[in-house]
Amino acid sequence: MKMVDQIAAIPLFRGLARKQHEDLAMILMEQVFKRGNSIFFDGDEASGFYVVVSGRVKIFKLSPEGKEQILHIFGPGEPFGEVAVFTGRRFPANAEALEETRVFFILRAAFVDLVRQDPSLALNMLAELSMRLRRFTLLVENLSLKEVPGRLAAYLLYLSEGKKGINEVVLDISKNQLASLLGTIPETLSRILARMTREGFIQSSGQRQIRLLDRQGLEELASGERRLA
Amino acid sequence: MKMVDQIAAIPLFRGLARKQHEDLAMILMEQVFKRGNSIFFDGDEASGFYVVVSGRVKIFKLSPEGKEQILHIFGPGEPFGEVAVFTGRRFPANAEALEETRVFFILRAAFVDLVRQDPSLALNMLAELSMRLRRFTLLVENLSLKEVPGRLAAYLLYLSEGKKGINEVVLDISKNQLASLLGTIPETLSRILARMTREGFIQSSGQRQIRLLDRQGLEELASGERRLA
DNA sequence: CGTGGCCTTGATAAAGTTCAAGAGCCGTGG
DNA sequence: CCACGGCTCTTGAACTTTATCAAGGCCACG
Repeated sequence: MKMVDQIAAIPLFRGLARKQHEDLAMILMEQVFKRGNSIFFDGDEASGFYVVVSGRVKIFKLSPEGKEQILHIFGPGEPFGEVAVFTGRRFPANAEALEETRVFFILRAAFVDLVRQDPSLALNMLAELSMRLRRFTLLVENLSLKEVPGRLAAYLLYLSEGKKGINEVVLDISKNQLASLLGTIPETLSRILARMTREGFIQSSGQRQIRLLDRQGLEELASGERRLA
Repeated sequence: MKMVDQIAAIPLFRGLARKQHEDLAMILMEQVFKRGNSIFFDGDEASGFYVVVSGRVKIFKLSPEGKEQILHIFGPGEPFGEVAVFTGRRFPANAEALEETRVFFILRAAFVDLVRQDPSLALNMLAELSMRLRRFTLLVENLSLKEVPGRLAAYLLYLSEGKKGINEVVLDISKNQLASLLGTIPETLSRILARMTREGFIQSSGQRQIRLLDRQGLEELASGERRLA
């Protein structure tokens, strides 16, 4: 695919004039990262930001003892690292490729110029950051107000969203990574999956396939109305 | 003070032309809330957003069992509720006045028009939202990767920031509210303050005065290098 | 066929919450 | 001016949830 078309396909750049897409094509650079490679580190100086073209990227924090908390997982079309464009100049967390990943890198100054020129780009970015804040609100709510079974139930329901009738979900990340996303450790996650299975909420086949046997029950777990025995 | 001057004093509106400040003065409405009054609820339809003129506002989530997690506390000059302007149309959390509070309320459509016209307003808002995301990153890090003593130590150091030489901090909120901000409950906070006192990190006089006796030690607690006995 | 990553399970320990009771403080109204 | 009621804060004991440490199974890949 031609680069301009790839750019036009990115939601952040939707509604821009062809001319602007061409400008972007001039100022951005393409990079490829292999699975497990770091894209940037918490505290690094940021000279620009990224957009995922293909593959997936996790954004995460590390504790001194090495525990990891995943903040986001971004896929194709999603920007990351933009926070450092508008404040602080340093990345507030780490970024690493979860699989072979292609990204566009866009220099700060060039991008800010574009934002200044084009209100719809500004509004797109505002929408993106607002969405991000909304998700963070949920993450904080989960971490602080729900126990691990509730967080897991919420995640399973989230995975099955929009799939009416189909109660089979496929985890899109390893259980280790899922534990880190849910703010716990693999052992705890494993035990809770076992309990949910024992109590008839779910049934799993293979490492990543989970059948939701009791959606309603899961919703009650997620909202805190019910708890595991 | 005249309204236009009050508007000009708000960081979000810095760099705008006088004309724009006058436009804003036309479209915004002033409201007053008493201590403890709700400004909006999680899930409410949002027709606009707010800026604190005087007083303070807490933004928080509630669990079904009634536990509260404070997400932000905003003071004079700070906008809140903007997330609903750019996505989703509903407020993602609750807002309540911590004391007698005056706010400006700005309608969504009018504000979006202004953003469209003025790139520097857009950039100011982008900076604001980015800062907000950065703070959330810290909040998640604290909740997930630090234990309560570490969070408390970090908060005390935060309060004393910029005050070189002065090791006396004054809590700006009640201990109940502080517990909610740190993602715990008053009992736990109370116990940890007692332990910190016993171990010589701090000393308190009155309900809200705390003297930091061992800044270095607190920093080690905050970063996880050290733990309470 | 062996090695390493991922996942599971058990025993133990730590951190935090819940429940209960009581002390201190403040503003209101008698 | 004092007493009452309410709120905040503290402390103790029991309990719950989660993490830690240790070991073993499974599977894919070289």
